[in-house]
This record gives sequence, C-alpha cells and structure tokens, in this order.
Amino acid sequence: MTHDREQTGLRERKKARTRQALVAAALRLFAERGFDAVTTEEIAAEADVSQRTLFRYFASKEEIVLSVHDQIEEGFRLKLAARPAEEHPFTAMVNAFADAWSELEPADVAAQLQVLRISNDSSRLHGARQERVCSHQNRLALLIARRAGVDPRLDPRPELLTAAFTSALQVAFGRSCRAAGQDNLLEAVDECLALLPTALTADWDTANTPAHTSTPDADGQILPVGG
Amino acid sequence: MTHDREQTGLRERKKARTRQALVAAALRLFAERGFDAVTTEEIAAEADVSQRTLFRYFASKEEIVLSVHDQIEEGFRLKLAARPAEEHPFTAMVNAFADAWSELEPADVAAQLQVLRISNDSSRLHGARQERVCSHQNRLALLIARRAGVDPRLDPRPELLTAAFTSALQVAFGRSCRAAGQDNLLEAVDECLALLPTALTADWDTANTPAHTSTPDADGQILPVGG
DNA sequence: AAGATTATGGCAGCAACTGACACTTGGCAA
DNA sequence: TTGCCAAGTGTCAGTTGCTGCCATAATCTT
Repeated sequence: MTHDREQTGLRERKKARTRQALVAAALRLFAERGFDAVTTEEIAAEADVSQRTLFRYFASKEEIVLSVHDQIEEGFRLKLAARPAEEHPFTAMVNAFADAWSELEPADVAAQLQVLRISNDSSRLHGARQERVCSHQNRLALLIARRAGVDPRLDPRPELLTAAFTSALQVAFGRSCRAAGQDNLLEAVDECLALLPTALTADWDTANTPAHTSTPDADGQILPVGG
Repeated sequence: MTHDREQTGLRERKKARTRQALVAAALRLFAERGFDAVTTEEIAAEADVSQRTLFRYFASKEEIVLSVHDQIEEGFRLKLAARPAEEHPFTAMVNAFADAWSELEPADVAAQLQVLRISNDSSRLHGARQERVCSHQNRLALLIARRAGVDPRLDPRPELLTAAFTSALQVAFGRSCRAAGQDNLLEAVDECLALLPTALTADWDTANTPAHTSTPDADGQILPVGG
C-alpha cells in the first residue's frame, strides 16, 4: 500500500487515480447534499470522467460508497483468519475487529465513519449496505466453521454467532451515529459487544442493569475487548 | 378479515381488490421468471391496470413483495405487545413469533414462504427486505424497552436483544430456504432460537455440540418454544 | 514506429419512477 | 333521481440509474 509506483504501469496508476477521484467526489457530494440528491452525472463530472466511465468502475451508484465499506470488511476477515486458533470464536471476532480498525490510517477511519453517516441518509443505500453486511456475515460464518471444525451446513451455530456479532456491530454503529459525539464508535462497539451475551441470557428486566445505565455520563470503557 | 362487505363502500372494496390483484400477479410472475426479469408494466397489465396506477398503490417494485412481508411483521409486533409482562423479553419474542405464525391461514403461510424464496433471487429485493427487517427490529426494540422499563437511548440491550433475535430468524429463514424440504421453516426457527444463547457463550468449538449435529436427520423439535 | 490491447466517450435505449392534466367513477345530498 | 364533489384512473412527458454498441484515443508491446 505504500510504494507500488515502480511495480505498476502508467495505465494502472491512472485507473487507480480515477477510481479514487470518483470515490472522493461521491463521498463529498453525498455528505453535502445527501445520497439521493446527487446524480451519477454530477459525480462523473466532478471526477472529470463521463457517466459511462463511472459505471465501468462501479456497478451502481451505491457501489461507490460500498466499495469503501468493503475495504474494512475484507480487512476484518483477514485479521480473523490470522487470530490464534485457541481463541473462542466470539473472542476472535472481537479481537479481529479491533485489529482491523487499529491498522486503518486516520483518513480511512474518517471515510468509514462518513460512509456510516451517509448510509443512514438514504433507505436505498442502507438496504444495499445491509445486503453487503449479509454476504460478509456469510463468509464470516464459513471462517468460523472451519476454525471450529464443524460443518456449517449441519451446525447452524457459526451462522448464528456471526449473525449475532454482526448485528451487534450494526447496533453499535447506529447508536454511535445517532449520538452527538463523533469519535465514540469504538466505545459503542466495546459496550455492545460486551453486553450482547448478557442481553440474551440474564434476567435484565429486573435488577442487574449494567453499571453505566444508571450513570449515563460514565466515559470509561465498560469492558476492554482488544487483545 | 372475514365479512367486512357491508361495512365498506364499493370504492374501498374495488381498491382492495386491485391491490390484491397486483400482489397476486407480481408474486406469480416473480416466482415464474425471477424478480429482475419482470417489469412493472407486465405486472400492471396482468392486473388490468396501468403502470401509473401500480405506482399509486406501491411506492416501488420491491414494495409489492414487501407489503406481504409487512403483514407478518406487524402481526408479530401485535402479538408481542399482547404477551404477559412477566415473560422474559427473549421468551416473549419467541412466543410472539409462534403466535403470529399460528394464526396465519394456509394461503398466507404459502405467500410468506414464497416471499422468502423470491427475496433470495434478487440482490436488490434482498437489500430492500433487509432494510425492512431493520426498521422492524427498531420498533421491536422500543416495545422491549417499554416492557422492561428501561430507556432505549441509554441502555443498548433492547436493541441488542432484538437484533440478535431478528438475525437468528434470518439465519433460520435462509437455512430453511436452502434446504431441500419445504415445510421445515418452523423447525429451523425453533432450532436456531434454541441454539442462539449457547452459540454466544458456551465453548462450542470443543465438545458440547448440539445433539442433532451428529444426527442430521432427527425430525423432532429440538426445543419446544410455544407457550 | 506499427500493431495489439485497453480505456474512454457519445449515443441510443430500457426500466423504474414521478408530476401534470384530463377523464371517469363512486359517494352523497338536495 | 339528479347533480355535484371527491377520489381513482389513464395518458403522456420527463428524470434518473444503468447498459450495449461503436468509434476514438491512450497505453503497452515488439
């Protein structure tokens, strides 16, 4: 990712630059006016290419945004595959998530957050993103099944675990976007992943509410999850 | 639902009939040729209305299919609100699901299954459905929060619980559709909902695999969920 | 430098929608 | 019953996402 200048030819460099320009233009315009209020022709004009070229780089308007989202999902799967096999599947996913985000550069982090914000703007885009998350989750399930040595077609638990994990992440993303603060995403994720197992099992409608529920302005981490 | 003939006027009856004809035509055509291969004009022609009229009844092509899906989600929320307050939130949702499906007529059950099958056919439709599921899950979270007496903006557990529950349902739906048999949906749901809590917590990568994992052709219910 | 490969642009066209307008139909009261 | 008003419908034009086709221009190879 650092110096592939001499490896690739001019053609590939140009393509990468065009693609990058399209993504940058799209994200900026979407953030300014919202996903639905920006046409593909405007994005293409902003990146100094024709609309036809835009659709040669991205299969759809949503794809431009989702391509950014794909980066971190792919990184997450790579990190998961690299986690030691002794770890519990859930722990491995929690740590893989932290690994993937920790190696992002600040600009990439900002792009990811912007994608989350933009996704909440349009129901069309949100649906497309959900579908991506779904197929990502399916690939996660295969990784988990292989790691645990079970047949994913007989045992539903890999799918169930990854589905619960992924949806907890979505909850954290949603809450983080809804909150006024901007850089609380990691904390929201930590909190949600820590609460997920107990939310299912414990009798939380009676007494043992989590500590911060009664003290909403606690700013410390609820439970450290990183490795 | 049985005899509202004398309550409503001719105008409303006509509207209901048109709407029903559109849904029936769409489902049939989609099942025959796939969601993407059917145009809205064809659906309109099949229901003897103009394309413009179709879009006065449904906001989008996906909406025609999703309107069927909405019925059961709405029924589910009604049943959940009717469950006794003493039940654990998770148990209440499991029972509400069974309640909602048990009161469906056979034709409605068939329609729901067809919707699931059609949804897997098109990525666009699948994304739209996921988005519906998402907003449904948000409303579920509000119901659960009220039932448990917690503030959903401070306590993420209602969202987490409903997200995990909903995604477990999706897993069950997907597995049921992928399976060769046709009427195993309820069993798949029972199995997934029963396995969900343990999939998160227990060390299932070592020993305690569920009973039917080694005996895939067990046909009994894994765990009764009804009330 | 010439030829092969590949990226790009322009254009026509399809399908999902939408707004505007005219027309028909059902509901309701004089 | 008659007549008026509201509501449903069809037609048409137009926008937008997206694709196939072909000509052109840029890059790579030899």
